[in-house]
Amino acid sequence: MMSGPRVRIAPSPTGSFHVGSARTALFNWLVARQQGGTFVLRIEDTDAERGREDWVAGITSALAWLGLNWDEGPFRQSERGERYAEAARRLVDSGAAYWCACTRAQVVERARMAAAPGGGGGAPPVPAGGQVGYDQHCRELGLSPGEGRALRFKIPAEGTTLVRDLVRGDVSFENRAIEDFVLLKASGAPLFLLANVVDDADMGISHVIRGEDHLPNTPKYLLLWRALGAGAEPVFAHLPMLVNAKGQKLSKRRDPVALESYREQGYLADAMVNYLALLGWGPDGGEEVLSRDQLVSQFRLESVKPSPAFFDVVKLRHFNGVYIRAMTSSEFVEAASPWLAGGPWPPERYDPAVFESLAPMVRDRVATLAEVPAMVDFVFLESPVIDQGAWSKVMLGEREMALDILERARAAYAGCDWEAHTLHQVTLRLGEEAGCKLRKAQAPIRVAVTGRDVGPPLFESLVALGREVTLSRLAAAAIACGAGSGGAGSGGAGSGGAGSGGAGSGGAGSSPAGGVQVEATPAR
RNA sequence: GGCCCCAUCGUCUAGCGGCCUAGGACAUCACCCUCUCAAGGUGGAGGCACGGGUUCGAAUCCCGUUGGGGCUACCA
Repeated sequence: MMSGPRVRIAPSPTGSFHVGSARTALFNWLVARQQGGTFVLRIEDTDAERGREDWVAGITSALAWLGLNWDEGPFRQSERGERYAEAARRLVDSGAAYWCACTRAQVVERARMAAAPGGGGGAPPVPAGGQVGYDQHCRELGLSPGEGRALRFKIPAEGTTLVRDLVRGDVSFENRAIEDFVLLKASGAPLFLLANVVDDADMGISHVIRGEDHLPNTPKYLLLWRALGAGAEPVFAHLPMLVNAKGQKLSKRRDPVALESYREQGYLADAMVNYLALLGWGPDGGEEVLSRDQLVSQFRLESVKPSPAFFDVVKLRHFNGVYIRAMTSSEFVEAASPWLAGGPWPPERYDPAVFESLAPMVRDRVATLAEVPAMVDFVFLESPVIDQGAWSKVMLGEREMALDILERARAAYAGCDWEAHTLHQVTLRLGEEAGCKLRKAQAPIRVAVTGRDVGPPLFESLVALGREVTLSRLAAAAIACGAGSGGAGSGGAGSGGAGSGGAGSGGAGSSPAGGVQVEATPAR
């Protein structure tokens, strides 16, 4: 009875979930979903020293966030010690493994002696320049198990081991270049390969889809698999590494690889999944923006490219913007709510209804959810955060004009209908009277009211803000501008907030791209 | 050092012997649209690492060179 492929993601809980692991998980998941297979989650926590419980939770929550649901597991290697011990016994009994009493120091020392001028020929399997492989010292000693003795796998002295890989084709390895690796530590604890192979065999894994860094392990995997008599061998697919701008494998130490941090920066799971799918694989048609269903139906393991792929946050960001813009207004409001809850304004000043009125316009202007607060902070802060660059350019660069516009706006806005279309018309007219186009006329008003020269459409913003606050901010800006100094700091540019009496702490907001802001509130 | 992998615009890729004066996407530049910023539209610049073969014909096949990367633990 044939059933679909059985694949797995087998992360080790030694740190936050890595984007590379996410990509591997995704490719496995796609294969499973596409062919009615089974996606197994296995936690490789054999190393008690390093494993941490939080990291396990991090793995499951990351997969859940991405929507890569698993069908079986999570299995824990730490709970399967019996299986590894049993496999080890069989290997000893069949002569496929032997006990070794060598310490690392002894192995290194012997290698040094052998390398020395006088130390003649008998070349160990992996002679060495810098790195030292095991010299098979205990291989034929017939040692019995005991204190300080590790169990090693006996690699065949002759022949080659062929790895058939869906991505790379056939790759062959000379057996004599493979060292007798350790299966069981002296403590009795199983090591990666033993646990990995035993589990894959026990769990009936049919396709081993993992990072290319595992390719050199594969001949050992195969030899072990055969020694265990595990049956039909799995098919391999070694995915290209995800690299940084310098072409190096993404590393926890030097690169931003924590999936969680992308989530916190306001990247969407769907966008991440879509982008990740494009690393090492390309869709048939030209269209790169693909839904999960489309990815599932179009993905082909056979067409994965073998060369490394640069994890480009800039392109990820573009995809994120596409996915954000594709949301309905209410979806956007919901998705943005965590970022709004943590906005730079006092919680009591936040009004969801006001945000909703601006939501569609904000949604079309951000590429990540983390950019949302800076788009609307002016409405919820008592006084706007003044962007110095914008202030100098608009208010100081053309002071006469700015003061004129501000004055005219105060007068015109005092009596007109407080509605976007009307404000648009009124501002257009006031600009004409001042001798400038709307483009020019809206600038000082925008900076006076929002503190910035970028943001949602002005007139809708004014409506959201309300007439009173708008008028007082225009007045305050006129004073600050007339006083001649920069908007912030001196002059009381931010005496705005007519509404609430309490001088809320208008905490410093997150910065929009390219501008130094100064908190406009005179005192805290 | 040894073993292994990789090589098309800056980046991700399409291309699997002639359809290629190499296509798309991101980024970039210009213009258009426009109340700012985005988004959108139009256009531009930009690539087959190098050298040998094989072939009537090579980005595509083979070999070499160079360059990059991975592994080389009683980590995973």
